[in-house]
Amino acid sequence: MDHGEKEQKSYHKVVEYVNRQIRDRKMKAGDRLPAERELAEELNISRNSVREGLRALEIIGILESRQGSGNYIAMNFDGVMTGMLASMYVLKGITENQLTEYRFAIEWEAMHLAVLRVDEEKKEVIREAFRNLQDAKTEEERVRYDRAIHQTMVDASQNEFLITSYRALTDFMDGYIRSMRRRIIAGMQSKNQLEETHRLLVEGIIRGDLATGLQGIRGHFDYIEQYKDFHMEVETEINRLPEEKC
Amino acid sequence: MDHGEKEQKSYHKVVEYVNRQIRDRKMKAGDRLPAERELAEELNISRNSVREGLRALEIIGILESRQGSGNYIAMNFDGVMTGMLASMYVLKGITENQLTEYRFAIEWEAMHLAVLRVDEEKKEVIREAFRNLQDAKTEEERVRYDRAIHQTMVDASQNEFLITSYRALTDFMDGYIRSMRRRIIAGMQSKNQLEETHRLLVEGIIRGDLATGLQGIRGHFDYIEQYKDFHMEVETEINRLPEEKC
DNA sequence: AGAAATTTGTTCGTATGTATA
DNA sequence: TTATACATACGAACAAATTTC
Repeated sequence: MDHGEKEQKSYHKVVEYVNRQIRDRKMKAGDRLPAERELAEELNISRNSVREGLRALEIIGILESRQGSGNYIAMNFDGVMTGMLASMYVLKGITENQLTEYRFAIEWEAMHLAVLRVDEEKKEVIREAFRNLQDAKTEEERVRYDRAIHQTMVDASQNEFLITSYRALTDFMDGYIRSMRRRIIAGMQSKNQLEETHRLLVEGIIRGDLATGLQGIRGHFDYIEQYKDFHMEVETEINRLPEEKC
Repeated sequence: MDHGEKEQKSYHKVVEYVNRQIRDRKMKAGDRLPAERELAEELNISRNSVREGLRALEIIGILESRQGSGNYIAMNFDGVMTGMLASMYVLKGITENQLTEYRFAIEWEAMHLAVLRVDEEKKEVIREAFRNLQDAKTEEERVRYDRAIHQTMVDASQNEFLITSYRALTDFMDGYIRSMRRRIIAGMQSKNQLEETHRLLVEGIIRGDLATGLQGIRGHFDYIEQYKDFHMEVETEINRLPEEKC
């Protein structure tokens, strides 16, 4: 029976200990934790229990274990997020449609922020990716530079949550359902259409023109099956708002 | 030396084993894993190593361990996401501004989907939350029903990624920076303003009117400092598009 | 209801590979 | 090179919770 008193499992003490150290700013990225034996003594648990807790923290990217050296605070969140998306995808029976909706949500907001915060360096990166996309000869290349453009745009938003979420999402898409991006790109009726879509997106970023950038994103997602019909319908409704004021 | 041959750590075998079982649909949520001793024998590692791997999987929400019973496939992703947001927040020095931007991205997209997919049950839930908000007397209550309205709206989107991300985000906000939601709500210049904002949001959902729903969301976020100024500026630019057609 | 079997939770001891001064 | 500190890994044992008979 559970009496309400928290009789936490031993390894939880480790997780809490580390989280507390981080939250209270006593440890930061790169810092080394006490040795496992010391932790075991301090927390009054066995070394094996300490290790179970440390292993969990390593998996979720907060820790990095180096044999012979020690356990260090780290920030490797991308992989975990990707893994979680993958598990959710299978276990919760999520559709590709939902992935696309999530991706759109991130890109839409990222574009708003990117036009305000993009710096010259990012502009050059995105310019070059676009040039490469134009010169791309194989589908393989097109996939790569398509991805680079979108990722750079999100990076330019300078919002760590958007960036990490987006990276995890695309990593998962490329890894688990690799066919998806291929199908999307192959679905473009011509190379020119793909370029036109990205031209708007890139121009929006470089000229700081939000409307053009959003047009590019909308165009890109309009090609994705099913979602296309839905979003066109939505946008007309949004745009009707100001008309009433005319 | 590392010879390039991957001499992975022992516990990785467990993580890979479980992930493979899930990916190949050999196991689904609720299923029980082989006993730890059996796994140890099958994977040719010690039980301690098996446990390290299992612990990691438990922490990231894929597993649930029950003493005396076994290890079961689970789907407890919310807590992990929350923890990761918390770690990112501290370790990457993320601002409240970025949290708000992320939250807005989710709500904005969720509203688009919610008006299309909301069912009668969710409508009733959101109606009642709104009534409770109107009758709320303490700030405590207002915080609770404010949260219920927004959460129900996101739930109505029926997108698991949006739902999980949003829940993690609000859990984190309430837990770590509890002052935030309070400040936002207290920032509303009057109770009426708070209600008017939510009235639009709720009406949009119930009547399936996207424009009204989006107005509600925009209104809500417009009160959040700094982001407010930015977003008003943005919206005028968006809304200028159709005007040109007039 | 109760006893036995099963399974996870936890600990200790020991041996080995690795990094560092 | 050597010595020390540290993580990695294994096996055995017992405790505690659950399931099974």
